[in-house]
Amino acid sequence: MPIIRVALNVPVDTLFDYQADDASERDIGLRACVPFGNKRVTGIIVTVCTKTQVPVDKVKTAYHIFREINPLTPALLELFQFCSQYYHYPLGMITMNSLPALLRNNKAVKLKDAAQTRWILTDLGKQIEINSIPARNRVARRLLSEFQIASALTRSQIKQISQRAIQLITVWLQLGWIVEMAAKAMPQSTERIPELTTEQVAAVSAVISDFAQFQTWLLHGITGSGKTEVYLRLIAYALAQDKQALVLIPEINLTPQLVAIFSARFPDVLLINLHSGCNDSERLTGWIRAQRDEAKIILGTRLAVFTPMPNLGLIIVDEEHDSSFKQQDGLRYSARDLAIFRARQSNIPVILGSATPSLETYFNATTHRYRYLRLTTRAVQNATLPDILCIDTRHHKMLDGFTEPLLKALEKCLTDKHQSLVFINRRGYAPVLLCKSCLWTAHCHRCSSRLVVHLKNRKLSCHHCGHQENFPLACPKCGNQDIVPFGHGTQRIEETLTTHFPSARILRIDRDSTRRKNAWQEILHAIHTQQVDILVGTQLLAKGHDFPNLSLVGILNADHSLYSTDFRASERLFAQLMQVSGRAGRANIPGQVLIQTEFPDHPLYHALRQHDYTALAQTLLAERKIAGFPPYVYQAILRAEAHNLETALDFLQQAKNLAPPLQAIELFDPVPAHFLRLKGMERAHLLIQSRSRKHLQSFLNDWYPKIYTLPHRKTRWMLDVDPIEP
DNA sequence: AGCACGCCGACT
DNA sequence: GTCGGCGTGCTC
Repeated sequence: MPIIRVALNVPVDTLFDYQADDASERDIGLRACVPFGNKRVTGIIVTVCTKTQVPVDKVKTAYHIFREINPLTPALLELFQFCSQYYHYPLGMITMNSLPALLRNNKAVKLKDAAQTRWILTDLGKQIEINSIPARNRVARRLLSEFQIASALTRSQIKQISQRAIQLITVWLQLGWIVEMAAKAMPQSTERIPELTTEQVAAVSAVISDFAQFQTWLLHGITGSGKTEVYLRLIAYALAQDKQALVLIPEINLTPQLVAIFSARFPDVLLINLHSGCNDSERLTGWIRAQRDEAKIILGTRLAVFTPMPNLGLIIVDEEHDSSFKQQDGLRYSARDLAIFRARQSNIPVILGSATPSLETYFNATTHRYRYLRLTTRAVQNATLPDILCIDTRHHKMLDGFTEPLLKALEKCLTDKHQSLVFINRRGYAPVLLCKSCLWTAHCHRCSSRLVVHLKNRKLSCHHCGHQENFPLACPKCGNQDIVPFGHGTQRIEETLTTHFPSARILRIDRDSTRRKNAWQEILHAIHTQQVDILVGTQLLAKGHDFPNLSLVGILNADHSLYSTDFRASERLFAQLMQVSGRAGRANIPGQVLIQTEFPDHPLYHALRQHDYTALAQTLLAERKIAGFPPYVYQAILRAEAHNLETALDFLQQAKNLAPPLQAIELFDPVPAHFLRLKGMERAHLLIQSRSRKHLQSFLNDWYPKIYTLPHRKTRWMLDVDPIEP
């Protein structure tokens, strides 16, 4: 009598056994609908066997096995298995959460037609100018520009622009602007393929010469050195061998640009974009196309690392240092590390690309666990690296957050009709509301954070939990009415700049100004068409965008990360500043970066001025070696949260008492979290570390089940393996 | 996660 | 007397 063992979406790390008369080995990896408690749920069949340990009277019979889509491959199931035991998280939850939502239901899915219709511009359509469409007809304008960028568009791509855009297709077909693309007559890429620099050639050929086996490559290329072009060549090589390519990118607004670049280069290949904005059916369709090897390029954020790709030939992790590759709740996985696992499984190359590699990756590259590829020159002709200078704020008076040299430089930029960017990593008007007489400051009652002043809606707002409250009229502590915003945020900087440069067109870019749908697109358009003189923004601005007319970057107030308790803070600050600096002086304009700081002699700014990643990396690595921090040790953190700190600490202490004998393991004492309160919960940590990953894993394997037996009254707890946040 | 079972406080 | 609070434990 066949028994199926099913992974279900429940928070216990067990498989559930069911009788299934019609099951065979071939059903491993398929979905099964089964009775569970008094409900009906769907899971994935992990094993088919004849015996079960479960008492006979408990074993129920499965309702149904879904066979309409292909089973998950053993390799993918093995990835989930690895994830489960490495991150100590229930297999069923990993498996089910990796699937598109429509596959988690107790329903069969309907498949759409495999060959999807695509439309392209006709010769007539290519002559239409965007300005000939009335500006208020925004959907039509966007549709046309998408056609101009991507050449061929599918129904789902068009729907992403707007629900109304699809109606324009009928109209435009009649006007003869577009035609349905014949399945065979695929458009040839009309794009001029750029010449490669010597370094790019070297990188591409190194990877290609070793393409048939597993290898992790670090592609370390300064901003503007043309990493994307290297990716494109490697993808072309994979495609030529009829292989699939997986491209992982951070969670940012970069996707549209990348999709445009990729589909322009490979117009005859099906590219799937898995991002957070996808609806359920788009996600399902993309997933199935990848699984059937119809989609050849999968572009997506961290979750995409779980996409079934039977014919995978290449993985690229762009901006590999970006912390959004690590999930910070639930299954705390690192998509970058899992990408490497998948590459090893499939025996294929994986490329980690970055201008500022994470120290872990850099360390692995210099110790030859990864192969190291460098791009040290900018690919654009004549473009040079920007001059980076520090302005010592101990010697220059500050006026509303600005020193005089920075204001002068901004003014010069204005007269030269170049764009400039002012970078400050704080949104809102001011980060603090302060009582001048008793020094009271406004705090969030749910988090251990200060409330940020937002002047526009006259509210105080918590950037951690979203809580908002009205301005107090007087200090709640001493009754004094002299309470003032203190410090600078993007809104206040914008205000200051407006008074200083009344004629300048200033645009603020932060989470508040880009929240609206399509806001980001409109902002980029405004920047590219020279409708903006000065940009004010947070790190949102820093990443990956090309601003060809930008020649000055001013950085305000970055010092607080220099002496942070988080040992990763300076690594992150450096990456961020390198990225913002990289915005200056692309195309043919020389760039200048001015940093206002109290510590111009700090090694971080030294390295930055020299554009010398290696110098800083080596300094930081030396510090970490002495201090015994990663990458010289491997860490895990047991995290606990409860309504009060005592409960959380008490739980961790009990867990510590249960620890099995330590073998090459350091087990620290429970401590309150750096950011103690969050959303009304108080949190505490227990750090575990070891020089050996193996020892750490086997310790956790012994320890985890014991913690599980603890009465976790009123405490939520979780294990974070390879944490990146303290 | 849900959901049932179970054992103590304020109510028609 | 019971309605319901949420602590504990189970789901093949």
